[in-house]
Formats: sequence, structure tokens, C-alpha cells
Amino acid sequence: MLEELHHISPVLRKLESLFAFSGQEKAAIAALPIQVQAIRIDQDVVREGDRPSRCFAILSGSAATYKVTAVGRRQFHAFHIAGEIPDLHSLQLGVLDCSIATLTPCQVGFITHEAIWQLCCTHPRILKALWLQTLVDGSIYREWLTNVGQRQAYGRMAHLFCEWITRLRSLGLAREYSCDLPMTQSQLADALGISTVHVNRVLKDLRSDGLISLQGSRLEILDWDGLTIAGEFDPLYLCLNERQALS
Amino acid sequence: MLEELHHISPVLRKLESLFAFSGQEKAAIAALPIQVQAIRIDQDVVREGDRPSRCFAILSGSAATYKVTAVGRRQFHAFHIAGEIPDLHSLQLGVLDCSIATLTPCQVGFITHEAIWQLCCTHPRILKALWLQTLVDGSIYREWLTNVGQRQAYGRMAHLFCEWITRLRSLGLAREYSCDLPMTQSQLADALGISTVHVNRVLKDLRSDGLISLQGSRLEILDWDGLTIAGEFDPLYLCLNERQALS
DNA sequence: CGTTTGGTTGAAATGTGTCAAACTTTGTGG
DNA sequence: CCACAAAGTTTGACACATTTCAACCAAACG
Repeated sequence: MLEELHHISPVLRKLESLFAFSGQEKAAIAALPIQVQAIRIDQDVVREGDRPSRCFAILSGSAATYKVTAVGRRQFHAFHIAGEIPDLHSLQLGVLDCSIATLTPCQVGFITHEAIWQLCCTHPRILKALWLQTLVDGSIYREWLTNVGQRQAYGRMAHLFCEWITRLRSLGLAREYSCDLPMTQSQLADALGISTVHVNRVLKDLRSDGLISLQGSRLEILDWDGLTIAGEFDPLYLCLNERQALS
Repeated sequence: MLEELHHISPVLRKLESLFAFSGQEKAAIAALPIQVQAIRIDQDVVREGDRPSRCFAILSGSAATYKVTAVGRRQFHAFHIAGEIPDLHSLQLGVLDCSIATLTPCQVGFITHEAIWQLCCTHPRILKALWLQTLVDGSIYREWLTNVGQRQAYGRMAHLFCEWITRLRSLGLAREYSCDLPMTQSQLADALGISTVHVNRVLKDLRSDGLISLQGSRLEILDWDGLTIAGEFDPLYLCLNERQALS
């Protein structure tokens, strides 16, 4: 039980970033039966077309939701970090409309739909919190759509970096303006709807403009104000409270 | 009461397209206190930054969710039709992250958050249905992101037309392969992330390829198979059941 | 009937894609 | 621990989808 509480703690932290639970509710979440599994890098955890009977939480590492078009082009919809439940929507959608793959080696925890529904029945406020979570996901989709539809590559990349570090910081997974960036340039390309080559060019520009430094997977924001202006970033859509947002 | 039932009936039809309600549940939904109001064309019903205390359902007409970037570029996220509740997410998100405007004159019905929560408390399955509705919205966002991020203008437009008529037909709002298309070319442009001029050229191509006919606001699909291939359209993400999907 | 809004078209500019090659880093097995 | 392979990054040249600008036309509307 203590073991399980340890495993699920990033999930609790994430849920608590949006919703205030009672001690009893937290205990109920921590008591969820969870099956921990290690997943290698670049593996699908679930696939489009699956009819899963369980959700999974990311206990450590990063993952991404994506879809592949009929002609083989890939679009990422979201990048996920520790504490998130990327396929929470599978709880209600019979057939999965998208796949989710690891970006790094991950520890994931599987939780059956049945256990989640049971939890929701006895604790209606937890159901409300899970719904809220999926609504925030929807808000982020709207922002990504705006980003890809209306901004040029340079602004898209700046926006993505702003969001990424803001989300990490809101969960205490990054300090200051420096963090890990676990995606390859090709993955960034498929998140922003541009080519890999152009990602490289844009990164070069962001560097030479003194906005960021990116060496290997280490991202450092050198000019936060400049980057937020370039990406027209306003964290409102992330639904963080004051404390979690960057000043 | 009979009057109200009449008003809310498109909403019931929409909810029932995803979820099977009991007679009691349907009666409870029909009994929701609803304030009907006519809205002129091209008016915001709610605006980004609002903190609404009520949702609105579209009783007749069409509307669209959108956002405007810092430099004044507009992105539509969804087109809404009669029966939908475009700002259902406002039930949980304190501050609205997007605006919703009418595309045609509309009859809308306002329902207070309080009344909806009360309904959800006494009828947990209705809460589940509303959550499901927002999850399907999320699924559609993912598809739009894929459309805008990975397809060329021609395919994007084809995909949009396929989705539009499929959704209309699933609610019995269109017959065969012909329907009303209430958006201007400039609005289509902002939904697809392309310029108005290019929308015009793409429409010209779709016409000359014999896929569609579009005169005024009357859209007719002349070659459904061809259009679905051009738009790589697979209605899975709309979560319709067999009967509602086009054969 | 004039005014406004939306649609249509051409020409030139440009952001981004594609192709190809070289370079660097990472990971792995000998 | 090295050697090699594989994966990821960087760069240049060229192609092209789409944008921008501008003008004109058609339809809707008061």
C-alpha cells in the first residue's frame, strides 16, 4: 500500500494542481489498484483502434499522443509528463482514435476502467476532477490548433517551448528556466506541422536571437519575455493557478 | 413545460446520438429551466475571458468556437449545429479560453450551471453523458489538428466538407449528399489555417475535379468516395454508431 | 439604387518542403 | 573501452504550396 502510494504520487500531484481533494479522497486515489510496468523508449502504449479496458498513468518519463494519416504523415496532439493519464478519454470512448507512444523510457501504471468507475461512484468529486482534467486537455488542443493554424514556424516553436516549461514547472519538474526536452527534431516537426529540416532552421534562429540554448536534450530559456512574445504565449488556457504560472 | 420540451428537443436528439437515456432521464433533461433568446448573425454569444454562470444550447442555426491571437489572426476550433452545447466546458473551466460566435441567426437556450449540476447530482448517468460529449469534442479537436498540421489545403477542405455533412446527417439535419454551408470563404480559411484567396482557389479545384458543387451557401457532394479519399476521411473519431455514419 | 459584403482572378513575393550530403552524437556489441 | 552502426542534427540548393497585394466582379441589402 505504501509502495502503491509511492507509485501514484505524481498522479496525485497532477490532479491536485487542478482540484482540491479531501484527505479521504486522496487516500481513495492512492488506494487504486495499479499495475506498474516499465516501457522502453519509442513504444506504443496504446494504439488507434484499440478498445482498452484500462487507462495508464505516466509515473516517470514522457509520452506523446499522435495519429497517422492515410498517406503516412504523423501528427502529435500532446506531449505528456509524469503524473498525467494520457488516455483518460478511453474510459468513455469505446474505440481509441489515437495512439500514444513513449518519448523516453517510462514507468507506467495501468488502472482498470472498472476501478476508476468504482472510485467515481463512491467519490463523485473525483469524477468531477477527472472530467475537469479532460476539459483542460481540450483547452490545450484548442491552443495547439491555433498555434499550428495561425502562427509561423518560428512562433509555433517558441509557443511550444513556453508551454512545455510552464507545465513542467507547474508540477515541480523543472526549476528556473531550464529543463529536459525529450523530443527529437523530427518529433517536434510532427507536433508543429512543419518539416524536420525547417525545425532545425527555426531552432538555429531561436538560438541566434538569444532566446534559447538547446544542447542535446537540455533546453534553457535565455530570454523568457522574448520567447513569450515570439510565441504569443499566455498561459491562461493551461488553467493553472497564480502560484503555478510563471511570473 | 410542453413549450420547453419543444425548445430543447434538438439538444436531446444530439445527446441521444451518443448515449441511451431512460425515459425518466429524458424527462429530467426536458424539464431543465431554459431561457430562450434570439441572437443575430455574427454576434459573440460568449467571449474569451468571460466567467459565465450558464451554458447555452443552439436550438437553431450555426455557431463557431474561435480564438484570436495577439497579432489578430483568428482560428476556428469547431463549427456547431442545432442541438449542441458549444460552451459545455464552461461548466468547469472558470475563465473561458475561447469565444463563440453565431454563423447564422440563432435561437439559443441558456441553462444555468447550477441547474446542470443539480441535474447531474440526481442523474449520474446524465453527467456521464455530458462528460462523454466533451470527450468527443476532444476527439474532433485531435482530428482538426491533424487536418491542419498534416494535410495540404485541398485535402483539408475536403475533410472539412466530409465531416460537416456527416455530422448534419447524423442528426437528421441533411439528406443525401446536399446541405447548407453557412460559413463564408473567409471563415473557412480561418478554420483551415489558410488564406481566403487560397480557399477560393481550392474550391475552384474541388469543383473542377467534380467532387462538389457549391452555389451560394448550398453545398452538394457530387462524388462522395472521391471526396473522402481526397480528405482521407474516416468518421471513426466522431464516435457515431453504424446507423448514423454514411455507408 | 447605391453601398457593402463576399467571391474571383492574376502576378509577384515568401515561407516552408524536398532532396541530398556531410557531420555529430548516441548506443551497442565485440 | 574501442569500433562500428544507427540515429539524430546541420547545411545548401532548389522546388513549390501558399500568401500577399491588388483589382474587379457579383450578390445581398437597406
